[in-house]
Amino acid sequence: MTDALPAATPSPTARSKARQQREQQLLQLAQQILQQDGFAGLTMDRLAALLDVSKGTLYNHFCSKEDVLTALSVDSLQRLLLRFEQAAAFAGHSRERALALHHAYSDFGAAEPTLFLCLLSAATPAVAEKSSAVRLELRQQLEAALLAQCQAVLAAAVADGSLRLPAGVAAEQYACINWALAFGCNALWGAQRQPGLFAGVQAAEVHLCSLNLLFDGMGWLPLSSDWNYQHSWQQFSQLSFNPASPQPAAPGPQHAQENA
Amino acid sequence: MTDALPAATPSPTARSKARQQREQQLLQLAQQILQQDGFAGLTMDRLAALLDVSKGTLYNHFCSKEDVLTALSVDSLQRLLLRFEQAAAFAGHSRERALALHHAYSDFGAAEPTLFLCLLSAATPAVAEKSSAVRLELRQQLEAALLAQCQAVLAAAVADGSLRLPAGVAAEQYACINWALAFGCNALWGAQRQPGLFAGVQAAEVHLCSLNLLFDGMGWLPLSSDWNYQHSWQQFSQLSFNPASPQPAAPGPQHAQENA
DNA sequence: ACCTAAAATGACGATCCGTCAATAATCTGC
DNA sequence: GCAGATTATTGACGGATCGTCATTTTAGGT
Repeated sequence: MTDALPAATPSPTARSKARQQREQQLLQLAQQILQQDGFAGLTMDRLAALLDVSKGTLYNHFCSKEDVLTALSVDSLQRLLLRFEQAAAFAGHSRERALALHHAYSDFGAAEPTLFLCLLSAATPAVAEKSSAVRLELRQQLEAALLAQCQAVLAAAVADGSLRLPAGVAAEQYACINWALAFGCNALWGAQRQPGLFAGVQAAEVHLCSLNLLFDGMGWLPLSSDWNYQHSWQQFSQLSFNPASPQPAAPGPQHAQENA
Repeated sequence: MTDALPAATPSPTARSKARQQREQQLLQLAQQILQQDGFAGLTMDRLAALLDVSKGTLYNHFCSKEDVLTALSVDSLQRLLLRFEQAAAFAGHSRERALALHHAYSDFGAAEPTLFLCLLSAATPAVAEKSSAVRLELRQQLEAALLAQCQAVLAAAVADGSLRLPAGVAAEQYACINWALAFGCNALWGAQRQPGLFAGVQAAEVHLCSLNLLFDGMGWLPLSSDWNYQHSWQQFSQLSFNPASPQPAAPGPQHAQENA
């Protein structure tokens, strides 16, 4: 797909600031349309009209309609990263911090179902095929950053002796497993399928249960028989993400590597 | 969405037989288009032209373009169910049979990446929103049947004493956890994201590893320290699904694809 | 051989995407 | 301040595709 982002601006002039501000408005509005009228209700004309902007201006920000979805997914990942950073700083032992990461993910899916669906949709080839290369790369970088947070917790656990890796298994593999399980849980209990399948199965309950099983299988100390992780989980909910600073700085568009 | 399926025909007359046959042709062709030209290449006009059929006829089978995707996902689930039934009949202990189910899922994703992506896409609201209610219900029934297979294996394991459920935990919850992990693994290592994230991490390796951890965490005997599950996994690959009869219920003249 | 109900046709209206030449706004150097 | 240059904005337009419907064709029943 062609590139709609006109070269990452190195010096944040007033112009590019206004640009970013408008882009944030557009994304916020797009999200609003999505959760009001569903995916079918999101059209470029409507998005433009709602912000009193011409359609051509839209295409200065996004190279296609699908690019808007990818942009929303990037925005979601940025918010998720903030939550992850906060969760990784939880004052507790390593297994609790890992649990805190999972909680952050799960809580995000519950708090922002629309954005989580964007995350899913943006992984669909129909969307990725028509998104700008720069944005796709940005998404990948954010995913890598998130995964790095997971690996950091694992590495700390290995370092302090509460987790032992079997021979021939890297921390990266464990991180992948965690990611897959979390992704699966959130996708299956996301906003979608209100009635269907898995009805009568409490999401949070199963989520914590599955993590206890997995971590016990890893031999991650303290085992679930020796620690009340349900209590930890509830703690996370209480001191849950405080949305005081939704956009802490927005320090430039990550300087996205000058398109190739 | 309105209903495009004109009342389930109770008596399979020649007419309804021809109908189903044509529908199979359409689905097969749609799949072919998908894997050749991606999701963007699938248009109703093109699908109609490729089978020398008018567009109106298409809409006798599918109520929308998205309905075609849902139909493909239903077809995928039917194939998956066949694999599950075969896997559940594996001659081994219960934990091996559970592993066989996971292998069937994983192998299907690897063998039919296009169909697996359909499964993902059809779960997207943009698709579900515009699919026929009958087909959506059919999909849900198939999912329920698949989940029932998982629960059956779990129940058998509990019955023969190789698995003990903690107090207050139903077999259904364990089935959900399995499903979530399998879904996550397959989605993250599906056809998508060739380069990105998780590169350098072998899919099958991680998949088996994660299952060993999870099942060990469940205390499902024999533990991975007492049994060579890698060997079991390879066995599944060998006697893997034999595609001798792709459409078992295809009576009458073969009449396969006349058009090129 | 005729009648009737179901299926197929393909032209048509409508929607929406993405573009582009013309216009307006903003910045820069003097 | 001002003139020229650079960048952003506009909105009408072409093109593609979706889904419909009145009409025609086919096939089962007697």
